[in-house]
Amino acid sequence: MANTNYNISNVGEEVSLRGWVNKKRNLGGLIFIDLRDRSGLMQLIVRPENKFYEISSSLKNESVIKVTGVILKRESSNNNMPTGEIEVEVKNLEVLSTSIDLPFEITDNTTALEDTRLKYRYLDLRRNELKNNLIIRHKTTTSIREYLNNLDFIEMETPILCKSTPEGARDYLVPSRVNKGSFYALPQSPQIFKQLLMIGGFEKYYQVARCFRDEDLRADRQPEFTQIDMEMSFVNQEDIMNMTEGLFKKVFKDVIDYDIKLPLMRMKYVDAMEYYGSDKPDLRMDMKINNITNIFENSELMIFKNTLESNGIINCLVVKNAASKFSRKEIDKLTEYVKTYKAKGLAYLKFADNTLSGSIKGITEIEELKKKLSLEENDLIFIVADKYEVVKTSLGALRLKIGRDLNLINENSYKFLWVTDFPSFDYSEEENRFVACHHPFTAPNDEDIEKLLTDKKNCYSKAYDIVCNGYEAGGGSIRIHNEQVQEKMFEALEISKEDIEKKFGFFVDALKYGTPPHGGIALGLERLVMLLIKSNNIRDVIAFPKTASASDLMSEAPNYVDNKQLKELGIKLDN
RNA sequence: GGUCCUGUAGUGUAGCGGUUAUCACGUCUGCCUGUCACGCAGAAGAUCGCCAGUUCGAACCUGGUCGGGACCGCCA
Repeated sequence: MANTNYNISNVGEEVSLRGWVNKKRNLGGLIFIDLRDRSGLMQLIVRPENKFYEISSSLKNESVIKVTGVILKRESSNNNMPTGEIEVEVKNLEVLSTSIDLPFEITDNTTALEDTRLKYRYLDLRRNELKNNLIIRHKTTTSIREYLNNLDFIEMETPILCKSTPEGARDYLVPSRVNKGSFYALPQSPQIFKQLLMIGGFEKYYQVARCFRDEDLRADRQPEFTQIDMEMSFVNQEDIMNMTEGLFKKVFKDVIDYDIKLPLMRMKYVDAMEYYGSDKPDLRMDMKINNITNIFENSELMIFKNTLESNGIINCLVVKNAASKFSRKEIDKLTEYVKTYKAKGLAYLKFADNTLSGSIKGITEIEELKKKLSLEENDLIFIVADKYEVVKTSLGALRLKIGRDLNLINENSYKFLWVTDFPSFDYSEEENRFVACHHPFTAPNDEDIEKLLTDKKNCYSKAYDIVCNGYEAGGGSIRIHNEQVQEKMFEALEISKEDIEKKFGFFVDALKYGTPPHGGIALGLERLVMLLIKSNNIRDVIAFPKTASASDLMSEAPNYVDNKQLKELGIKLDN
């Protein structure tokens, strides 16, 4: 039985417990030991006359022991712990293993920095914080499995050793020994396989799927991560969104007892960009981006004039009652901040004491501006003039930064929404062509199919992301189930016939054998757990995570391998 | 690929051109019979990430390198 299964009602019972020595307090004549197991702590007491007194006094923290004893009511209870009213008087004690000195203290408020804790991750896992996070993760997957099983989904596994796909993220490659010179790729997602399962007739599939992407990391991005991957046949976009909403509702209820109100809000991609400068807007704050291009149509100000001449736009954020909250120096810092998003500068205006100050206080359009933005005393406005993408993304980022800096974000709320109607294509400056915004199997909106080759910029697709508090919690789409449309899509992406045949030939063939209309969604499990525990560090929800440079400080992976291994694989390093 | 921050006993920190390298926790020793952040007294423990340079003198300044973190690019 676990420590915390006992309480005051069990006084007098003889029990057998095992666990780690969390802390020992030797009062000279009396020894208290906090015994820790997964469930929590139980205080053990050893008196001087006890034959285990000597061995108890020499116990070191984190040794593993097994005791039997009798539950007593404490002489002085501790209301801060669940078992604080009782203790166990030791009758027998066996040391199962000992611990050497620890690299850091295993306490809830540890001071050890993350790199130290990552090196000894197995010790860090003993701390309540990390342990609880991972138990939340378990409860999350359990809740999801219950939900999907009840809806008649079938859990299936798809290969980890796959074929490299040309589109999308960089693949992790695995050399083949049997077929020297050729490589497997680890899956970025089970996308093609789950679609093939629909063609294979399973109708409703899910997988707790490990995925791999060889791209640079972020605070919310690891090279390997887990997706709750789902696919359904004979469904439309509404069906999948409804199914997903039910899933979120159940998970938030089961895991943290939070009630999500359905249905969730929906927003088209173009509106999310227009008003929030992001395809994953954080709606915990109201502030929106305002388009004030018209007001400055005839502006003599060079920055505005030049912007308008090159078809750019002028947008602003209004920060209510904040003019006195930002010094010139702080505004300079914000200017530097927006520059990381390619904005060339940040203009600002302050309305205080009935006068106007700021970098462009000389403008003549004040009255129109005041009227359009309903400006009031002590408001502060930030303006960016540039091309559309730069204006939106920089102001979108600035919006979030100001929200955090001024505490405008309600940390206790969850704001969900669907972002829908993503563009079918993004223009890639690097590759000088249009690439799939989502992935090349995403179905275009019906009215846009005919524009796939002629008007790529205005093609939108049956793709949807579920967004919560500024995180993309999941994304999916209705897939192309018609082989001609699929080929047209590949053509639009300028993938050569030869490449289509080589990379996707088997898939295009499969589409020809009676493909049900289908679609699906994948939820980022780590992002979901991060939301549930209110963390912004993905390493907090992974048992053995990697550092920002994709290495494991504990096992020191990746690492060099023997020449013998390389030779078997037919690989020669060029250094 | 780029920008910024960071590295000092086991852990976390102070020090920012000359110190016996600060403090706390932990560890060790002794004392202590109701603690739960137990208490008290004492002790040990640091090639200041690594290499080079500047300087009479470097933990401190400069350059490089290695490790950690955040962000931009990237992440269909």
